[in-house]
Amino acid sequence: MKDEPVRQRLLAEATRLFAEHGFESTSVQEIVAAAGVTKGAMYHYFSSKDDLLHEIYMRVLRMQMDRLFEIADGPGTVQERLHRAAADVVETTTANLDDSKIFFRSMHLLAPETRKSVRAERRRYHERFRDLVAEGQRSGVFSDRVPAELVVDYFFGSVHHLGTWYNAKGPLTGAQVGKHFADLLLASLGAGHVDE
Amino acid sequence: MKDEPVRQRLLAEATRLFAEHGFESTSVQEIVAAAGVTKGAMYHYFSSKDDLLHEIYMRVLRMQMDRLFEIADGPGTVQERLHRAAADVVETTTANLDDSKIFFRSMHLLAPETRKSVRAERRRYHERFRDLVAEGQRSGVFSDRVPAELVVDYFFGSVHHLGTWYNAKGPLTGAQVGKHFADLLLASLGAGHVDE
Amino acid sequence: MKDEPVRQRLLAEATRLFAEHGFESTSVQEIVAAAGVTKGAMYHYFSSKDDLLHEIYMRVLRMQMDRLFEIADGPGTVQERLHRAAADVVETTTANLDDSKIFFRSMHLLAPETRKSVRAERRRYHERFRDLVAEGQRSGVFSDRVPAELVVDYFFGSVHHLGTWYNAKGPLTGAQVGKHFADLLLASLGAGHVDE
Amino acid sequence: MKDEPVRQRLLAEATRLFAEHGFESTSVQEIVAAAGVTKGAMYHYFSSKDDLLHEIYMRVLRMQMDRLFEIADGPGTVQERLHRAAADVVETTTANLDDSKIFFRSMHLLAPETRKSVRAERRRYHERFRDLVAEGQRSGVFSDRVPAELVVDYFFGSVHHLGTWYNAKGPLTGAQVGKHFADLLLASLGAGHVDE
DNA sequence: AATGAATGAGCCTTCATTCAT
DNA sequence: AATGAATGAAGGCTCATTCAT
Repeated sequence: MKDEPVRQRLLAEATRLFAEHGFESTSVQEIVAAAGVTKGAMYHYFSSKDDLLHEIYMRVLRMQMDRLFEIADGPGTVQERLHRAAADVVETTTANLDDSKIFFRSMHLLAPETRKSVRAERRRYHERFRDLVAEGQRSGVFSDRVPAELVVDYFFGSVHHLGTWYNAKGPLTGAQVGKHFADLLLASLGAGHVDE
Repeated sequence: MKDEPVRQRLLAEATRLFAEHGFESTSVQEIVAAAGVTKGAMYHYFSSKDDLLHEIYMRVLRMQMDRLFEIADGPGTVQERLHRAAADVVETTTANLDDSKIFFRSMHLLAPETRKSVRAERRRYHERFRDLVAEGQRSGVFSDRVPAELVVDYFFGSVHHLGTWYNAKGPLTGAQVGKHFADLLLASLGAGHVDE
Repeated sequence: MKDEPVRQRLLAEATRLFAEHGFESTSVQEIVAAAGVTKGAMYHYFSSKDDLLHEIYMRVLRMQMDRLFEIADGPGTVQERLHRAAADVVETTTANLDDSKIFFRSMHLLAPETRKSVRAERRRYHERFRDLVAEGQRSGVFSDRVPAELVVDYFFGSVHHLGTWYNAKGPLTGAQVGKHFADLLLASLGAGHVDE
Repeated sequence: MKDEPVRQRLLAEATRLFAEHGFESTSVQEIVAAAGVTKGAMYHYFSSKDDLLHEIYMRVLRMQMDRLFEIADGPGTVQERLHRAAADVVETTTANLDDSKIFFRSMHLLAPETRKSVRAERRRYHERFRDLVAEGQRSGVFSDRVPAELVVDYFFGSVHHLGTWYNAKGPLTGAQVGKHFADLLLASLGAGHVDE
């Protein structure tokens, strides 16, 4: 770890500490101590403590967007693509649980402008997912009894809360939880079982 | 509002402010100013800022427990009771959205001991709900493809995240969202439509 | 103890607590709790926390003055009277160790005026004792190599510090320490042994 | 004074103020104002207000120990060494009267652990001094009518109370008081006059 | 004689940030 | 690229005291 560039180390330690104690309960001093550098070094790479948080958000957003668009625009029936996207976001979330904990716990701490841009990005993500649901509803393979919009809020609530209970050392792998959650989603849309 | 006893006013204002800016970003000074008293008054009724948070948690827990047990132990088929309990927790949550925002965002700020007791209480709640699902699975009216435990985590993730998107001034009432969420839950368990 | 009048109980508990934790580290709340009453009661009998301290000083001064004058003006040779006065102040001090601890540790906390009056009273005490020494020096039974003034400061330093080491449960009674101290004083003045 | 390093200036001003008003009546604000820096600077060098007090104690202990051991283990008859040690501690005390005032007035404010270590060090000091007295008693040059232990408590009481009456601007120098006190001590032990 | 809610000033401490080096 | 001394604002909390009852 001592070989990693300082910037990466700072980001990694900040992520770990923010997830563990929360952004506000983590002091810059603790972060630089964990990374084995001094404050000056941190302020050389990041303009502020908020900037650190901002970078973490950007990293998460970028990755999630990339994966969703690749799957949603990829091959397969709409059932297959929705199942795959749902399972994937769950697995990715369990693999980066610290990011997830921070994401939904610290939104209110972002600078207003940053928060706005994060929300906009998040909105795009949400809409792409919703479009997948709507596509299936239009084509009749999904029930449209519940609005697509609400279905997505329903599903992502479940995903976002993985951080509060999922444990990598528990009985289920992230992939298993992903499959189950995707099954539940598809079932709630009245779709037959999808084999992935 | 000036008529309410000081203690209630403090609790109400603290709840509002914690939900809006987060616990750590809300100063005691802001709370007492909003309640129209001085710091000394607050420390007369509460032993610390943490105590204020603790009281909010207790209030939420008490109410949710009461409602769930009343419904779960009440009359009706298991489908009806699960649907009713699910819809009710959603409606209650939308009606006390500030409490909900605080609950899942500030757990890590509670004193270790308090956190433990909150978790234990929360666990009892979770288990009662899970037993309802398991009851239906055993009697064959619910699919048991997904473990009851996981179904409950899945559903409550959705409930807990209402705070991030639900808006009382939006197009849907809390009762409507409750019905939709309960429908989705029952559908994902393969249960036929339940009329409530 | 519950029978003692409230005023006495407050004074007794305050003395004990001031001696144990210091005046400034003892809160009015602690005192009234120890005495089993509420703040209002304390402010009924004493005008302030300072007043409590002031009363303790007055009580000590009164007692010490009475005893010294009675002995110094009493019968016996000057050696006998000095020995008796010295042994007595030591014994009295060990018997009221809390008072002594407070006396020399909290002088700087008295209101300027009170401090002045305590100092004046203390001065009278000191002078009566010094006169006893000087009387012996003039009559030749005591060495006058060291000024009487300094001898008294020397001796009372020893007395005042009993509070830092004397322990009622230790091997020596207050009377024994008193005899030893008086012996040392007389010896340092070159006086032969005095049997008391 | 502006040239002295900040740390030294803080320690010097704290010593002066603690001696004058007492530890608890001196605010950190007063200390930093007197030293011409801000609070942050103080907390850069000291971990707390208590730490400041602790440092003062350590400084005093170190100096007194060094001096006593040098004299006690040095050349000369036991009378000469005891007289020299006694006179020296008096002179050192008058030269650092603020330290002395703080020492015996604030012991009860030290953290329990610190207090314990200060007491232990103080005990070592006391014992070295007592051994000097005992040495003279064994060899017959000092009277053993009063236990060595008690003689030391007697003498150090006098020393410790210099802070309550000695005034550098008064008629006697510290060295003069030292000689008188040493004379009184030796005389009370029945030793003939020692010329130093 | 005694209560207890409420005040208001002050205290110790933390912390993100800056800046000369 | 990095240090570490220093700042200044703010924060949570304590406490002696008052006052209506």
